[in-house]
Amino acid sequence: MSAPDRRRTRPEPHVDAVFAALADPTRRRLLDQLSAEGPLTATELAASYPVSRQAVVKHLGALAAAGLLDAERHGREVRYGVVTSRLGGASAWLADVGARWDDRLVALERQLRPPGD
Amino acid sequence: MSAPDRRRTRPEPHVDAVFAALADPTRRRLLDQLSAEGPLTATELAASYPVSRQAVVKHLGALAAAGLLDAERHGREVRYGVVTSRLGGASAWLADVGARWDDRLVALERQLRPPGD
DNA sequence: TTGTTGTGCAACTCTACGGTTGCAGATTAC
DNA sequence: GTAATCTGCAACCGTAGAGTTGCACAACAA
Repeated sequence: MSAPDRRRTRPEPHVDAVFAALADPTRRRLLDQLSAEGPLTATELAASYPVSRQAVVKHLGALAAAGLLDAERHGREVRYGVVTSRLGGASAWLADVGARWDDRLVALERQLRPPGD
Repeated sequence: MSAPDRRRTRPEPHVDAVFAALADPTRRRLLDQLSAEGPLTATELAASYPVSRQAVVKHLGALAAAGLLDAERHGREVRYGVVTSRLGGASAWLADVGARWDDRLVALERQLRPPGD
C-alpha cells in the first residue's frame, strides 16, 4: 500500500531521557537560566529557587543524566553548563511526528478526492 | 553588557502541558502510532499495548488535555487524531534554549579572544 | 425487545519522584 | 594548624500519577 516510507527517527534511547528530564518545570527553568547566564553552581542556582540546594542538585543530576548538562569541577565547586546536542533529538522526534501526520493528511485528502478530478 | 536581545518565546503556558504529556513513553508511543496509522479508538489502540483499555483512555485524555489530540465522536465510538500545532510550541522552546546557549558561546569566545586579534 | 459491544466513571493500590533534613568529606581562607 | 564553606550521600516523607478492577450507561445488531 502507498504508505509513506519516511524513515523513522526511532531508536533514540536518549529521547526518552530528554523528555523525562524536560517534563519538570523547575528543570526547564534551570535549563533556561543556564542558557541565559552561563555555567553556575548548584549553590548559586538554588538562591533563585524556592527549594533547597539539595533539590536543585537532584534536578541538575537528572538533567546531566539526560545529557543536557555537563558538570565541570573547579576546586571545590562544580559548574553546570548546557549541552545542546541532545535537544536536537527531542526536536527531531517532534518534527517527525508532525511530518508523518502531515503525510497522512495529504494521503487522506488525495483518497477523498474523486478519482476523475 | 552586550546581551543578545533575542526575544524570548516565553509565556507559552501550553508548553508546560505538552512536555508533561510527552514525558511518558506510552503516550509518545500512542502519538507515534496515531501519527502513522491515523485516527483510532481507545479500544483499538489498547490491543497494541500491554496495559488495560482504561489506562490507554487516561493517556489519551492527558494528550487531549495538552491539545495534542482531538477526540471525534461517531455514534458510540470515539476516534482520537493527532493535532500537530502544539508540537510547534515545544519545538520552539527547544530551539530557543539551544540558540541562546549558542549566543553565549559566541559571546564567550569573543571575550576570550585577545582584543588585538 | 433483548443481547452485545464500546465508552465513561469511581474507587483503590502501588510506585516513582520532588522535596526535605542531617551529616560527613573536601577544599579554601585565615 | 583551625575555621568556614561548598559538595555529596543517605534516610525519610508526601503526593501525583500510572495502573488496576468493577460496574453503569449508551448505542448498535438481531
